[in-house]
Amino acid sequence: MIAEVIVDIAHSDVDKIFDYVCGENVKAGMRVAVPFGRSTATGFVIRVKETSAYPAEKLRKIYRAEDDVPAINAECLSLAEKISARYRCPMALSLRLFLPAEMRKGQVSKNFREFARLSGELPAIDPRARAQLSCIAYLEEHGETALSELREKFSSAVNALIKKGALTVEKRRMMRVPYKSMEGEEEHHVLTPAQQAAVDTVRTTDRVVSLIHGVTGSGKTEIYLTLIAAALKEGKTAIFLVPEISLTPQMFSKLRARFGAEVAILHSGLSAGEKFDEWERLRLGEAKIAVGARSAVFAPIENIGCIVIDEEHDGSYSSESAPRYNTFDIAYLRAKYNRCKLVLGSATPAVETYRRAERGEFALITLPDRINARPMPKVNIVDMRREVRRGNATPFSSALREKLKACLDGGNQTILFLNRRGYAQTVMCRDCGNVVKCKSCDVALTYHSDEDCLKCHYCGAKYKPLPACPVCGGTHIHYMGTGTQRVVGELKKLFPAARILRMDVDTTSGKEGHYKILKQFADRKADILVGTQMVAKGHDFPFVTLVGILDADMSLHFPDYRSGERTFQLITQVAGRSGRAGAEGEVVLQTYDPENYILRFAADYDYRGFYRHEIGMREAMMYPPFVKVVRVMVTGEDDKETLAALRTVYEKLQKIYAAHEEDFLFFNRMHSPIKRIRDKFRYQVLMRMTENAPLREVYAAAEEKFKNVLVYVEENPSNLS
DNA sequence: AGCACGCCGACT
DNA sequence: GTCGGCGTGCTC
Repeated sequence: MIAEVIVDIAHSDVDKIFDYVCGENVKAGMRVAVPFGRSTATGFVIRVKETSAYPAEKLRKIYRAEDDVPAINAECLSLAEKISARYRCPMALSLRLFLPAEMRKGQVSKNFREFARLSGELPAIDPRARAQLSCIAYLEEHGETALSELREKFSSAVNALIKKGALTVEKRRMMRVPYKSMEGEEEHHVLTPAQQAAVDTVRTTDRVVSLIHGVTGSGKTEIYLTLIAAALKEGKTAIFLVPEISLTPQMFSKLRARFGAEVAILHSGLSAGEKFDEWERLRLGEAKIAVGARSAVFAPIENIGCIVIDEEHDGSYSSESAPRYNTFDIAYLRAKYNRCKLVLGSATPAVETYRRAERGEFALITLPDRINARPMPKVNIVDMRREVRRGNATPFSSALREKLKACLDGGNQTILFLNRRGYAQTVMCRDCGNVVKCKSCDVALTYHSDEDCLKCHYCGAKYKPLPACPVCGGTHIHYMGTGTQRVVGELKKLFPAARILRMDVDTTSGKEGHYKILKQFADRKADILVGTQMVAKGHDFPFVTLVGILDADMSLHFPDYRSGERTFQLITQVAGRSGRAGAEGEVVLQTYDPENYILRFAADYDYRGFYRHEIGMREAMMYPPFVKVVRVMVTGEDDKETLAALRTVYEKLQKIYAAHEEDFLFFNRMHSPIKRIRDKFRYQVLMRMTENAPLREVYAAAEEKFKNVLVYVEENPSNLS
């Protein structure tokens, strides 16, 4: 037999099929070890065939199969081909998506455990061998038992019995099941009429995709779980995708309680072994539901009955490295292949998604009410310009201060949200205006008071704060802008007795970092939680009655067509943290632009109003979803080489542009907004184009290889730095 | 990705 | 004269 093999080397030179002679045991989708040039490579078998067009004398033999069951099923093999074609990446890269990363490099091991049971025929045992007799008696009573447990109880008698053939020992694969202790009580699930109607719509619509637009607390999760349970009941499998940040222990226990061992959790917090075993349980059909962040869309399962993407608008669903796939696109392909439904859910759908639903491409399900019929917390917009005029230089308006005090006095909790970490955003010399920047990036440094250092938020480099300006020697160093650390400092001054927790990338190191902080807060070990957008998602805090949004303007004035959308989403999310169970909640939204329509719609929880306004603006300005923003990035360590590469790529792109000028609304090359990150210079060709523009040709133009320069294409990139 | 082959500069 | 720089090309 001949195996068509893609070697697991991500390089365009070897991105083609190599034929190898193989045995009958080799099947499509298996990983194999093959001789490759003078060395050995791993490869993926794409197809098995009878004959090869390659000269027979040059064909070599596969060394061995690495799997006994194919690692990649037929659907996933064809999906990998589509991904490579769509995103123009080597097959090796798209195939890797379907395996746990740990499986390729750091050897993951299978765990085995030995079990002993009584053999059919018992030989005569010396009546003086009391341990042996009691061991047999134990097995007669308890049946099959782990060998290690028997050895503990009956020590050497066990070996003696094995030697006599009295015991049969069997080695069995043991799966490491993470969060096993979380199997809780299964609650009784009764759907509200609205939830039931949503479930019915998803199941009966002729559309593949349904969008559930449901306000915070409208019970979307219960709808997902019901749909997943229905798929299982039909003997099918399911994929449940959530943003990485939502994979909380609470979420796991909920799933475990409902579905037990049928759930496999694919989470970055798991150990390599656990992740591998969860993946294996899916591949072998032991588990039927794959839960995880975006990479779980590649779960090794067949016969999918339902795919769910929760918090559909979340940015983490787009891959940031090659292949830059979009989770929705992959999920849609899988849904089509499996003829199953794809469900998107969000309280604040992406404008593009909502438009597709509104136009009838997706079924649209709206859940306007919260399950407990509690109103959404009232949002008070506070004009910070007035505060400044009144001489208030602190990050807190007087309204927020009063409400904070009342909240603390009432024994309730507060969340303060601020999208800047560190102490002060920029460090500027007042004598010459010099702003201290990172050596490797074109980025201003942020002062961190707890470590007394300047940090680069792009590469993580740390610097000692200088007593004098390195440019002019001036000593009037000014720390501008407020970060989470400064807010905590100011809070301590205002409320010395309050217990304050800070949550941002600096305090959530380690895999479990942010769960620890969230748990402390949930357990009421603190009164105030100060944090960046991390605090916006995840947990329910029943005792939070006040949420303060300190700098709503920050994300609003981000130079990006999506800044309004993101601000709306952020405010809605953070506001939703207030007033969950007990008392009614309140939100204070501080801004220097109180008339801004985004903030107004957010304060009124008016998604439709926001959407109408936003879509009108996007159409007028010709931004997505009416056009596609495409960026070709050119980066390299040497400025001249990078610039030369940019020119070459630009010239090619220009030819495409010249031939299809009517399909382009914008076409230009420039420095990236951040000129250098991690020692790499960044140039870009920015384009806005219609659906008719030849996107494939753009990808082709960006395919050229340069020695020290990397070129890649991004579609509707989520950040334009 | 590796690794060999191959053609030009500074050394024992 | 040789050792070795890394540009180019190949791997079923």
